[in-house]
Amino acid sequence: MNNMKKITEFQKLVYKETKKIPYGKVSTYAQIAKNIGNPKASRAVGNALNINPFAPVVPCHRVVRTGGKIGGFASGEKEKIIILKKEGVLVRQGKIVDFTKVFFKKKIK
DNA sequence: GTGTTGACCACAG
DNA sequence: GCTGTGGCCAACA
Repeated sequence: MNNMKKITEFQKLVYKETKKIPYGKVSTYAQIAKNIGNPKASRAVGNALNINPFAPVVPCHRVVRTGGKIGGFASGEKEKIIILKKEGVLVRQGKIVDFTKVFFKKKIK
């Protein structure tokens, strides 16, 4: 025990939102940023997911860039694509196929 | 406290 | 479609 997860409240929010992404769905950095109350903090969101101390508890691979592009991944975009494909999310040329269909949009408001 | 960096976003050309 | 520029936010040296 003694879970010394030295993380900030900001990261906690990011992970919390990220964990809400259901199987077979994806979200974006900007969307998560909005959900945590900082719509302009998309960068900080990516940073938080990068260090991701809760991996693979936190499905950071389900977070992509705006427009359906993969973005980045700690193990490489290729791995990310493979994982997404396993979850039923097809990726084509670094972009998600039917992005709007697999995009988990949280209810704002 | 300042400057740089980063898994970003939006706009202009 | 790509590149350059500006902007936002948090973490780190």
